[in-house]
Amino acid sequence: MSLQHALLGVLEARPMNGYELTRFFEAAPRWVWSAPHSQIYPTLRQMEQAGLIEGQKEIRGTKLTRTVYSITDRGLEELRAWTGTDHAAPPVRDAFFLQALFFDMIDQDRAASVLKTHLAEQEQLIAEWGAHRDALLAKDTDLLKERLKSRPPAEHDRIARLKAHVFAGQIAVARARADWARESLRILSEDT
Amino acid sequence: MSLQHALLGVLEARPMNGYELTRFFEAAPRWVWSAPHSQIYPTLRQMEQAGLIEGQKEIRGTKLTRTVYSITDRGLEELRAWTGTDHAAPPVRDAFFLQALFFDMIDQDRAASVLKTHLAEQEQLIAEWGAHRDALLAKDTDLLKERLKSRPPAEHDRIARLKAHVFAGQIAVARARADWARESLRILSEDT
DNA sequence: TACACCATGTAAGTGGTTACATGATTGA
DNA sequence: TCAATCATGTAACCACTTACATGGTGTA
Repeated sequence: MSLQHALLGVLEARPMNGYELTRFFEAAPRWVWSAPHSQIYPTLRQMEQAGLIEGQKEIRGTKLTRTVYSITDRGLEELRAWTGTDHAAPPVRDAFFLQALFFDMIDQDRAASVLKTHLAEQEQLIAEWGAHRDALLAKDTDLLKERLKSRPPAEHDRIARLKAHVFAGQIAVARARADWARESLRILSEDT
Repeated sequence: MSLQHALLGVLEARPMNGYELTRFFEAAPRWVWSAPHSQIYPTLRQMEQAGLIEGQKEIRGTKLTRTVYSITDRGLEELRAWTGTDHAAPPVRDAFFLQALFFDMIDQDRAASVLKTHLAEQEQLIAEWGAHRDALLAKDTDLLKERLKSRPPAEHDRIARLKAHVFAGQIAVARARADWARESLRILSEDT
């Protein structure tokens, strides 16, 4: 159900069509949820049926149509309710740590290469999320600016800080993984 | 495909039937992968067809049959190949951080309650993984003892340390999340 | 003899992946 | 006029969830 809430969360900032939302969710990282357009379009139609969002058909040029969706009051309510509810932790299922569990069965070189790739990926994420976090703190992202338009100016700082803080959380997790990978590389080579 | 490799990884220690494997994977946390029995039994049959494992039918009492699976050479090879391969990082999809992104839209009390629940869950995980890690270091888990029987004694320490280290990784991630949740609680109350 | 545990299944449904498919518009 | 981008879809497949279903065995 989370894709629906992720979509609601973006549409809360401003109305968008499927294509814009797709750019958001397909650009994989730099955010907290990802999804391909093949999942987004049907979900949007479902959500409209459920009354969470409202679609407005528009025409660009002479034939190309697009449907711009905006969040409804019911959608806002649903987003708030979901955000304020405790959800059971998802089952543990981490392919990378699973892989690492069997490092004793393979060459050190191979294991080291897997670790280095993971390390690079995590550092990439840290950099991207870091940039996004800074942009949020400076209130310098398209979406945040839109969002703040409908909030009292006195709250702008607080909102920006809260949003930025979420990315600090993702960064903290990625850093823990990166540090662990670095330590693992040390342990592997020590044993030689 | 990871469930298959998780199963191979357990069967590498010793042959087991579906029920035993289920106890392993359904007891949710305390390990790195989880799956219900409804997924495990069909997967085992698939893996047998693929030649990764071999089933041996046994009879307990007069009628109750069980199939004990053991890993084959092909299975071992597959596990080693998978373990030594770089796999693309899974798409970012973290429901908890998604929820946190919208904390500015709800009451501080509600947000704090969600954070506290998450904190408790993470601390639970840290405790369980910590216990498992200690047991591994002491070479005092059923599975590890079985596993070590087929390895040269000179390697026992190294293997135990590597396995334990994986749980240290999971703990590090959980701790990062717990610390972040604690910090978030501080930030929320500061703003009051 | 009743209860906890052993043992294994099926089936419907959901969320996500991957691939295929089509066509319009804009700007260099 | 060509390429990049805009815009939206369908369909097959896979992993996982949830619920339903059945019956045997050991022991208190």
